[in-house]
Formats: sequence, C-alpha cells, structure tokens
Amino acid sequence: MSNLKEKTFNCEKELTLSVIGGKWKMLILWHLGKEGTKRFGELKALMPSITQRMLVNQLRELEDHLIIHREVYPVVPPKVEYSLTENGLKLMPILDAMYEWGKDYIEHVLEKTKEQ
Amino acid sequence: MSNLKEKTFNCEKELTLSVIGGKWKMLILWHLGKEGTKRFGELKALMPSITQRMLVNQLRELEDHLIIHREVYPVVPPKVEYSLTENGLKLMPILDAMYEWGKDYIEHVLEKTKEQ
DNA sequence: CTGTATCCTACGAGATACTG
DNA sequence: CAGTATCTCGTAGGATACAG
Repeated sequence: MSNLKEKTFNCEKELTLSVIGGKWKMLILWHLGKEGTKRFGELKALMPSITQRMLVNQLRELEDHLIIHREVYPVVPPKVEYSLTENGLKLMPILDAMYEWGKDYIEHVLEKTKEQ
Repeated sequence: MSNLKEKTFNCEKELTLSVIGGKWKMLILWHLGKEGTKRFGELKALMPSITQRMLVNQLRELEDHLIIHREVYPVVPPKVEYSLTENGLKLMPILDAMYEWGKDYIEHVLEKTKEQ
C-alpha cells in the first residue's frame, strides 16, 4: 500500500508531499527530529489523540519509505525504537520552513481577519 | 468549506500543509511562481489532466486562503488572471525545497531499490 | 472563455476489540 | 508493550453535462 514507485506524480514536489502528507507524519518526524529516538509508547504519549492503529500505520509507511528506522529489541515486554534515517533528517529543513510559514500566516493573516 | 480558522492543528506545519496540500495546488503555485501571472485557460493547458471543476475548486481555495489573487476583466469573452500574493510568494522556498528533496529521493532511493 | 451543478467513488482515517 | 483485525464513515477528487 502506498508504493511510491507505482504512483505517478506531476512533479517531484508531489512525491515529497506524499511522503510527509499523512495525518500524523509531520508530527512524528518533528518529535524524532527534535528530540531524537523514541519508543512506540513515548510517541503515543506525545500524541494523545492518535489511535494505536494510526500510529502503527503512519510509522510503517514512513519506515517503508526509508524515512525512519525501526529497531526491535528481542525482550519481554517488547521494546521498539524509532529514529530518523538520513532521508528523514533531510526533511527537517522543510518542516522547519513549514512551521515558520504557518506561524507567520497565523499571525499576519488569520489573526487579522477574525470576525467579531 | 475548508475554513482554516475552524480547523484545529497539532502544529503550525499542519496549517501550512492544509494550505498547499490539495491535489493540484503545488503545481498551480509552481506555475504562477516560476512563470508569473496566468489566465484560467493557460493553467488548464499547463495541466492537461485536471478537470475544470478541480481547477476552479483548487483556485478558489487558494484565493480564499489569500495565497493567490484573482483579477477579473469585465470583457466578453471573460478574462481572468491569477497571480501569487505575498503569502503565496513566501511559499516558494518551501516548494523549492520539496522539489529538491523529491529529486534527490528519486535518484538515491527509488532508483536504487528498483526490482528487476 | 470561465465557470456551475450533479452525481459518484475510492480511500484516508477514526472507533473498538483483541493478542503474542 | 507494541502491536492486529474489523467495521464504519466523511470527504477529496473525478466524470459529465450545462451556462452566462
């Protein structure tokens, strides 16, 4: 599912978008990028409103696309750690820029045009 | 539809994503940003596989979000020109970065992992 | 030429329950 | 602890026809 090689894009930007575009993906990447390696449960705790199904789902897709690395420790109870790959690290400047644009947009556009 | 003020975001990056995330929005912004003002029909010609409904739809949302400007000339037949606003211009570095990341990703990841 | 108006469908994503 | 397995639903987006 979501095999990038089989999709067709009008432009390489759209490939990038399809990699980071999931509902929770940017947030996951942000945490891993700013705070480093995290366990599954830690990520879950950082995103209280995500369901387990969605967290697993988003992590799997990021892993399949070689954006994050999944390290499984063969212990009981299970321990699994997630971290950014080189490809994932290279996405951080984009996320930073999107963060800044959004902040600026809220400040200069949304705030100014509030009704009431 | 798609009123940004009523949505809730986990982070300002997600606001940015919801502004550029439509199926054709980045492509529209790219054309307007790299080649300047375009008429409706010119945009349509640049994106052969978009339907009229979707082109209007995406343009309206970008306009509502103050990313593009719509200039209507009161002539027959109708003439309408679209151009980037200041807010739209500020998105270009992000699109550039996404383009570069995507290009690099195709080259170093997708190409290397082709089966057969 | 630049749009509306309908109708339709696939799929992303949520809720919930269960498991090695 | 870190996951599967089902079921369900809203909505983005496509096809097609018509209009000022």
